[in-house]
Amino acid sequence: MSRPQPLSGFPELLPRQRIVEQQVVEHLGRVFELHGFANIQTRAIEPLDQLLSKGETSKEVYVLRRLQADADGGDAGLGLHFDLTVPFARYVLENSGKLNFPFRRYQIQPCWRGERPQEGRYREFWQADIDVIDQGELPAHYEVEVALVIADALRGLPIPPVRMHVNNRKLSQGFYQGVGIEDTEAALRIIDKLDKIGPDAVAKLLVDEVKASPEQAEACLNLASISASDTSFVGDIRALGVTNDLLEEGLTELAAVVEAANEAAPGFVVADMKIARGLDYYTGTVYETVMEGYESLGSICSGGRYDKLASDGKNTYPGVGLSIGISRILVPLLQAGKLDATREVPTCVLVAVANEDERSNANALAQRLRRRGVPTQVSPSAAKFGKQIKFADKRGIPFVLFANEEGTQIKDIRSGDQETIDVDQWDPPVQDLYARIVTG
RNA sequence: GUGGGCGUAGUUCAGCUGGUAGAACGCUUGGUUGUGGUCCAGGAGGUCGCGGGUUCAAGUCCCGUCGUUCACCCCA
Repeated sequence: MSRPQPLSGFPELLPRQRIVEQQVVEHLGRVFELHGFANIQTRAIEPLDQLLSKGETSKEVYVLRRLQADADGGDAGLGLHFDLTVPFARYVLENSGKLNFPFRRYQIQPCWRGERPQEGRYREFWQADIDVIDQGELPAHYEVEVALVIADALRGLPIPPVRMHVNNRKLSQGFYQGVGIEDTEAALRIIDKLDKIGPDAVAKLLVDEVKASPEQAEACLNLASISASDTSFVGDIRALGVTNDLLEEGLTELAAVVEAANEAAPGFVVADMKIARGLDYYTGTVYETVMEGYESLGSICSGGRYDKLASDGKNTYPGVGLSIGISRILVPLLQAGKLDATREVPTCVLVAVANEDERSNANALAQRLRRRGVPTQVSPSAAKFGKQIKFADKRGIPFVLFANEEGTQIKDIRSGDQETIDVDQWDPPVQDLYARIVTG
């Protein structure tokens, strides 16, 4: 067993798959920047106490320790970040004096969680995260805006259709208060399991764990069953006859998000009262996004509003943001062959070498193409031309350039067409200049 | 962490109730005297995950171990 085995949960891509990932990341960054989000990077590690205070997920934090650290000496208490929101909140507090608010940023980096891997769940994975964070108060319209940025970003990708399910925690918790349930946080976590375990099991959990009466449990399930792609859910919820101030606040906020989103990106957002989110720092709007045909992956893009995540005691910095699970989307699609690249190298032209004495001429030709922006490489050996063409073919390089006393000829190896060209004039068709993503 | 499936060639897999290892694809050489892909003929490549046990004999049965995968948990 001398050949290394892959490490479960740490996916590594082959060159042609990486080309797909690279272009997806570039696309996302471009869209985020079109919407005025600035890019930042944060370090891979955070102090453990920072990570551990933010909910259940933190139990899966990878801890960092120097090999040389003495056995008895306490380690520094560092861990790899498990998302990009918590590091961002820390970054905002640390740099609050140097940032201008409202601050909008995007971040595309790997995250680590020590969970058992599964399809769409990895121990090292990439997230693309956008957030808007303000000082003191965060206007509600940002809850619409971040959703629309994501709509723009995801709809521009060659992936199956996606739909964003939105809820508001005030709405749910206000409703639970209104029916007389005390531990509304716990009720939320239980309702979040509805899709997985079904209504009967949820009702039982509500009765057992938050001491709900069967009637209260049924009211919660009635609420959770409501969903709509327009603001009609408001009427449906009012019809349940529960009154509560927090509920009203949530209704107003959610209605605003759904209405504005429908106007700007019809069909993208649906109000769904069973969305709750496991992370406990969310305080208002919460989002989950599913990809058509890949519902079993769970949410491929989630987030929400957090009013108290970033606070230094004096100032609080409420924010709202969403994270796209790049690995969760891409790795399954790549493995299923639904996404691929047109070639596995950036090279557009391979310059053939007739014999080794001609190599410097071939290098010079290649350099002339490169100067004009055409990715070019020179054949590794002066093998038979058939072999050199095969070299290009196996990598998906579309063109081979031949040179002799009479001039230079370019061959499109897909069609077999070959023509005499001037290397200082010739351009490949735009679609062949760079590798492209193709869907299968 | 708990429970189930699976580890055989580069890859995907076959190998019956135990009898000293097979296919397809890929790779490679030639047919093709410097232009690939098709076709034809040849070739290389495996300590059957690892360790132990049962047996005259183990890829096959048993135990352990490691890896992997699925479900639970949780989430991107």
